[in-house]
Amino acid sequence: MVSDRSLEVLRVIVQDYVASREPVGSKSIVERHSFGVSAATIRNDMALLEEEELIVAPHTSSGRVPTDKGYRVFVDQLADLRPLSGAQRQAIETFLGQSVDLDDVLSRTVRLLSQLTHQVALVQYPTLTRSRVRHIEIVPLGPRRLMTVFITDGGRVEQRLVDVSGDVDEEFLGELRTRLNANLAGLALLDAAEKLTTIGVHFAPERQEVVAQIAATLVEQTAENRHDRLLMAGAANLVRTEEDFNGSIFPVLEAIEEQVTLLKLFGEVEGDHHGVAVTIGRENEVFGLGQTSVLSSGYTSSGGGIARLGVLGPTRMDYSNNMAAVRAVARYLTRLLGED
Amino acid sequence: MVSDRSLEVLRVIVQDYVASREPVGSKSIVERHSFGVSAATIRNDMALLEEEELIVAPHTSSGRVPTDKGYRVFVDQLADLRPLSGAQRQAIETFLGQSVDLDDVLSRTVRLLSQLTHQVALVQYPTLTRSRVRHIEIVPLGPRRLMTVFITDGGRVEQRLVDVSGDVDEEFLGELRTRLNANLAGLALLDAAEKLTTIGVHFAPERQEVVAQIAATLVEQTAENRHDRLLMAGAANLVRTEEDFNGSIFPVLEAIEEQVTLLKLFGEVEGDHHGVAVTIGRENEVFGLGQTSVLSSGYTSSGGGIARLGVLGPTRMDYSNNMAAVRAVARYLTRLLGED
DNA sequence: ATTGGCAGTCAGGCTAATCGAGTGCCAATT
DNA sequence: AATTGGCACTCGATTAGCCTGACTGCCAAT
Repeated sequence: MVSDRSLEVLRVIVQDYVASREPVGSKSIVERHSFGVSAATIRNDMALLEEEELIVAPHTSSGRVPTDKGYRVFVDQLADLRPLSGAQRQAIETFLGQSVDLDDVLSRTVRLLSQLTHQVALVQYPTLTRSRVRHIEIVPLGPRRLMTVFITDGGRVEQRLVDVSGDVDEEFLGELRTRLNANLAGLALLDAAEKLTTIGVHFAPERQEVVAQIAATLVEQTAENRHDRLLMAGAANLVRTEEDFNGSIFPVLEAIEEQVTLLKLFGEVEGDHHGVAVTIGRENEVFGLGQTSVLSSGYTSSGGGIARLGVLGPTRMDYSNNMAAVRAVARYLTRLLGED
Repeated sequence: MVSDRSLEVLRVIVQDYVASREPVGSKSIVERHSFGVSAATIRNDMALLEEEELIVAPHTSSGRVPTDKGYRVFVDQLADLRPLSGAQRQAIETFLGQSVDLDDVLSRTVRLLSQLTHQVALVQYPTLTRSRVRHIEIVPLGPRRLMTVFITDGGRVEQRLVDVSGDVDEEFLGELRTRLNANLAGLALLDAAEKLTTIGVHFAPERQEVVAQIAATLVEQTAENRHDRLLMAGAANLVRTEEDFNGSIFPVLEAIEEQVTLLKLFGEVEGDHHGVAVTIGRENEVFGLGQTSVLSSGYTSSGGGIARLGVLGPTRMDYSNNMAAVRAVARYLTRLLGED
């Protein structure tokens, strides 16, 4: 059985190892912490922890380092989520407060998060699910090429190129534009999509095909929730912690440049939408990130959009501080985007 | 004086060093290339090149590597811009051809360029200078918070949050929206900005302040040319070439995450807008990129937008291939965006 | 101008020796 | 049963010394 003191030993092993990157031995533990017992006793505890596979000795005769499982126990049972320092809170407010639009907010958020944690930060764009159609614009770019622009009442803007099979003149476009806006403005996205399928009936037969093509694009845009985009910042931090990755950070950098990977990662997180979810080491193996941990939390925006943000770094990271930062930023962002 | 053969020697030194990352010695030169002279002769030539500071010996008794100046001469006089392989051309067409909007085009472009060159790729968003106003939308987000959306005939979309000092009702917004579009649609951005300063006269005195605030935001948006944004891809390639950076790539990664730095870098490039500009090593010192080379070329889009794209990597890179790739992609992109 | 020969230099790699942090185990103690 | 001090042992990391091999620079000969 793992005693209380053993767990305390695990805690200090995690803390010291995170701080120093050196395997920690029984002697240094009794030196740096007041357990009131001798090194030999600590050794016995460590033997227990090793049996439980919470720590491991990299070499026959050297200190111990936490295993993935050890970090897991630390995160679940031992990490104290101390609130951020005043300076940090201050930084969040002043840095995010001056944003001018959604892109700006998210771009500031991701940079902020990376600075607070000294890790790679990720912010996912929120979904549009509950938004309504505000305005639809159609812009001719060429004889048979248009751009459709889709504005929601949440202030989100979607644009899309569309090549059509027939010529379009300005008069026709004007009518289409008017009709689209008259029929769709104010509708929820799902309803708008449905209505779009019948928009063709108002036009002459020879226009049907073109109208159908445009309508199809707009339908795509209502479905397009931008859930497939995210921002990243702080890749340089990976280099700083390069030694924590067995050899090369190349596969890690490659994996995180592939947005699809990260989106899947965010997508598979389960449990509490708020609150900070943590996946550790091999738990991320399938994403090619078997040596990294990911901390993430959900946030919401006024349009009903939900998404995640978080940080990614070596399993050897300061979980307490980083979890607190992720939580604080997610909360602040929710507050900022909910103001309406 | 630097003879013709000496220059040839410089060329093979650059080529061999780029290929092998080993300082190249006189013996290996005569082995691998048919100069028809002996190693001792090559040594004499190398002594000349060293005197001109085109090459340097890292250690007293070892082969030579090119200096920044050596690369410069290579790029200016010796690099043969062989056209891309068929497969590469094919890749450009198929990969960029399926883009759906500007964001998509540029995001594909930057990834493509990074794959073609195995370096970090950069693509700057084009300016709007010659565009005209297509449509202006104003979306209420809260009692005193609006979003302005600005659509140009080039299909560009600009959005901006604005907090106003007085309440706005939907009726007023409707009028403002109508008036803005009636007055501004079709105008060049500069003219629109001018007209915006007088838009207030149509409204009741108590509305003046709010209208002025909105107008000011729109004026900003006309000036906002998005010239301050760029995309990056292929950071993982920096790690691959880490050994080419004296020690750590950390400062490099830091510098390139700071978009402002890169934009300045692009901004200072002079000379031919088309054609490939190259800055080498210490020429980039002021940007914290003293150990990297940057290849870039301008491209244009139908709206009259101009911008640059390029790649960044260690001075030890395959200039011939990369310059060809940058040129080809810039040309293709110009063609793609010019289609209107 | 070119060449072959030769002495000199020095980085990198290899081996051996040493050091020391840390462990596991055991008998003694509380 | 838990804790402790002692002790032999292990093994990674560091250091020093040696050797090798790839080059160069120079010089005299062609």
